[in-house]
Amino acid sequence: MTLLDLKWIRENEEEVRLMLEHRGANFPLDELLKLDAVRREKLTAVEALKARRNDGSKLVGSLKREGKDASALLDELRKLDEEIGNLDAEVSSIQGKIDELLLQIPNRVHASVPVGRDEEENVVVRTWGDPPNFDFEPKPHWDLGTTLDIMDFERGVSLAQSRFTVLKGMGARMERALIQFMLDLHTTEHGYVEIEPPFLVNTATMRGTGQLPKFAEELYKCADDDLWLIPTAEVPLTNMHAGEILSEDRLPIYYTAYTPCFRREAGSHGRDVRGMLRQHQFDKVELVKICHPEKSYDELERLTRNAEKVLQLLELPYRVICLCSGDMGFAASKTYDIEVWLPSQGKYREISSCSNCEDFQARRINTRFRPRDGGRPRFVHTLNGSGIAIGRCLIAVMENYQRADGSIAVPDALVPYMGGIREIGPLR
RNA sequence: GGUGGGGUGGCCGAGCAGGCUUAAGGCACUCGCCUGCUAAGCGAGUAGAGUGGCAGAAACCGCUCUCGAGGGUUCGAAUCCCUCCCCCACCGCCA
Repeated sequence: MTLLDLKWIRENEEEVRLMLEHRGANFPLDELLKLDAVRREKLTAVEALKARRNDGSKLVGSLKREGKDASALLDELRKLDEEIGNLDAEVSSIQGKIDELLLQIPNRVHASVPVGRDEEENVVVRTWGDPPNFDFEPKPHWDLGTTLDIMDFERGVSLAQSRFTVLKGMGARMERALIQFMLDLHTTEHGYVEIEPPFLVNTATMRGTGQLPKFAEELYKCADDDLWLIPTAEVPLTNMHAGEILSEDRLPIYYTAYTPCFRREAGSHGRDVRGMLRQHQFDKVELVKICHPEKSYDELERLTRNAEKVLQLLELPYRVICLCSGDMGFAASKTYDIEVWLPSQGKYREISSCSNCEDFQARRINTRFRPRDGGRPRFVHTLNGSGIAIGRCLIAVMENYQRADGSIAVPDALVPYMGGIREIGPLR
């Protein structure tokens, strides 16, 4: 990992302080700055000694070649070596502490983000469609799914745990149809390249997008291998060009992928326990962009619209909100959440989250581009968004398209993907 | 899992009995010269990161580090030793 961001922090101390305050984050900035000062002081000292050693070593070489005695010089160099060893150890110990701290500092907040403490202060940006009017009491998806025998919550639990669900028959079919529908839309209409990434990634990859080290308790880890189950396809997609210097002509890069996502939901005990709104395993189609730093906020608007398009084509009412500074994720500089209408709850629930991470992840994974006019490589900006969460979309379709008799109409856009089936009724 | 061969700059590829290598040479690219145009030819240049010189930025100059990763030996490591990762070939196992 590069430490360029440290230089920026050093030079923009007050901005960092303000950001931490707006996020409500607890971070020992003074300690970091002090460590940085000490590190640079020691580094300068040890580098001067190394320069002397290098000169001396060369001299030894030429003395020996001429057959002269070099023992006095060798004694001196041996002493130098010891000093260097000690100082080096100090520097790397300080460096280790700095690296640890740097991994825990959240991303900067974009100027357009509302300052606020928690989700109460998020701002509604726009609303699309109208919640349907039912002349009967709309049922929650778990009732619909159980009655139609397309969702089996009990067997999900018996096979695995709570927060696992078995989809069956037309339920499984619609899950698959939604995946196909969304991938087709994003690849053919929106210009994304379809990727099928690994569903397990190593620690370095997990660290690159910011899941580690702070959020290890949210992840499933393999006991015998350095592998973690991905909590979102954002992780493998954003890491695709880790360590690379791309030519500017390759930007922007758009990737989309369908993957299952695995989350321990460690901090969510008791929330959304019924139904399949909050699962340990869920399907998602993800959108990722890797782009030029000056274009990233335009790209964020477009990416959000790309996700919204899914709901528009499915004719599901939704709204877009802009998260306030205190409610944003660790890696994001700006985030729009898309919330879909759920009739059984009478409210909007998150179905997509679209973020611009600016260069936060790019620094961690070291993805840069070489500017067209030459010059030093610069960090790219990375963006990600759900395009969209499949399980929650299935729920939204079921609840919004339910009829009085408990059957479910298939949205027109989905009919071709359902083999022409227009409604899901009770199994005969 | 076993055996053997590898991992060097944007790419190819030498170096691997430790010190005249500040990583040879080639390709590609950039600039200049030459030239009706193009090609060829000639000349020069072309990695990244950290840090210092400046109050700061750019430019420039210096130093340190980087030859898959991390340790070790040594005054000195691309070169020797150890561990790990990855690639290739064959064998075993396997959807």
